[in-house]
Amino acid sequence: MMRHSAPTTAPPPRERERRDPAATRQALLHAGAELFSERGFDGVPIEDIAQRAGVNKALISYHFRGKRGLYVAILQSAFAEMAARLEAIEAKAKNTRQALRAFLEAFAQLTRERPGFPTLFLREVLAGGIEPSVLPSLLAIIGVSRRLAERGAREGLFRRVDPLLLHFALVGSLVFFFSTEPARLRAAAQGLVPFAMPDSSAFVRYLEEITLRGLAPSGRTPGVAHPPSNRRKGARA
Amino acid sequence: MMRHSAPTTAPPPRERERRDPAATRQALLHAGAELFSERGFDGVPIEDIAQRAGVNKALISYHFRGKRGLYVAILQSAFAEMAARLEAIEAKAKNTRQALRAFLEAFAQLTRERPGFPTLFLREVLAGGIEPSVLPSLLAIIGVSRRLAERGAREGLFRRVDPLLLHFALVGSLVFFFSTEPARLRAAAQGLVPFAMPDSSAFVRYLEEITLRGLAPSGRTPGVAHPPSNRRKGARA
DNA sequence: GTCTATAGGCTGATAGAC
DNA sequence: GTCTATCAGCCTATAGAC
Repeated sequence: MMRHSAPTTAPPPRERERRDPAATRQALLHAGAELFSERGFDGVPIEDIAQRAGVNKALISYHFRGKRGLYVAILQSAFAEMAARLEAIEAKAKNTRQALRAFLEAFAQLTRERPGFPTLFLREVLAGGIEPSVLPSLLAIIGVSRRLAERGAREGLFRRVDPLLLHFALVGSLVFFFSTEPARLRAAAQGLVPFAMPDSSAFVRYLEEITLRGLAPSGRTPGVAHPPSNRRKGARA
Repeated sequence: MMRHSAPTTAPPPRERERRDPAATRQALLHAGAELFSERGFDGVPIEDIAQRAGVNKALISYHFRGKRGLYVAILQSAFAEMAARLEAIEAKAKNTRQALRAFLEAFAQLTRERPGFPTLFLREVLAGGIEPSVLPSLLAIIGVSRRLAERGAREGLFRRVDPLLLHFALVGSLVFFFSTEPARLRAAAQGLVPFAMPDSSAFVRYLEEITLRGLAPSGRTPGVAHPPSNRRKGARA
């Protein structure tokens, strides 16, 4: 997609199609994201990335100044995209309940589009030394869930809690669930597991429900029904 | 600890103290657990492990048939210990509320004793191809939290939910929280983060509370007070 | 059981042709 | 911008002395 430098005459005679430099970069970013998320930074030889991207491995050094540079570029784009999506959701949601639901579903959605992201995310936080260049995005993501908690308290949907607790509980279980999903599916497919694994939409619904009920102001048990339930301040204990 | 082959005469003249083979194995397991959890399997040269353990790197091959063998041995012991603890808790708890609290605190406790375990756990699940030899322990751990959900429903503390959803929500956020704690503390110490990070006991309490409230049978809002609250079967909706 | 020395494989980077 | 060829460094494993 998006090739703009095709020569006016015949298509290039090489066996593999000629591409934009931009397309090359893009292919490397994409292939790298997949492989790094599967095997971690140290587990991936640069040659494998080049091969999956369909380009020569020397191009990694040319375009990204080496393996580490490619990795950082991938991280930055992943974190930035996640932060941007969540912030967009926050701005669009009319109330906390909607914001919570959209927040949860954004994770599921992003996972569908880029299966490697949650794992990439997790691996990086695990590594301990967080890449300085992704810190702004990371703080932005934390900011969204913090404000979710604060907004919920303001609107009377939640009682007051440390917003960071909400953040870690939500994001932690989301990231864990989605980044381990491939392993679960594989294990289930091989018949290694003696029970049915929950699917992602059930999990998202569960998190939503438990958050709404778990954080409801005392004495109020909120309906979690999907119809836009008449919203009033709720009875007291 | 536990050295049984000390010679009858003078202590050995070597510069470093002579040790049991068992002590050597133990030192390697311990050093390996720390390093693998910090940097992942591929990120750790065998020499670093030997050095931290204070033994020669060739001993890794001798005792564990190579790097991979050491890694698997570490995984097995970590998973087995976790499973054993959780099962012990389950057997000892008098009711679901106690079991839940003990379950959560076991994670915090184990983290204090062996800081690398949650990360090791997470890295392994992330890798996708779960080591067959740890599968039994993994299933045992899942079994404990499954039965926690079932027991809670039986005792009227929880409403019915898919036990696996409870499992993933609890274990996911626990493992995430604890395995990222070192990174968080480091970031906070460097002043990179503009807010106070929650400590682990607050997080554990939050999870307990949100689970109790979130799963309470409809119409019942359980007190989460710590005094051993008079326990009756609980009112219905 | 432990250590030293070394072999052999693989990896990331780059010089230089195209 | 892209590719080929090459190289130096590191890493695991092991043979053999102690």
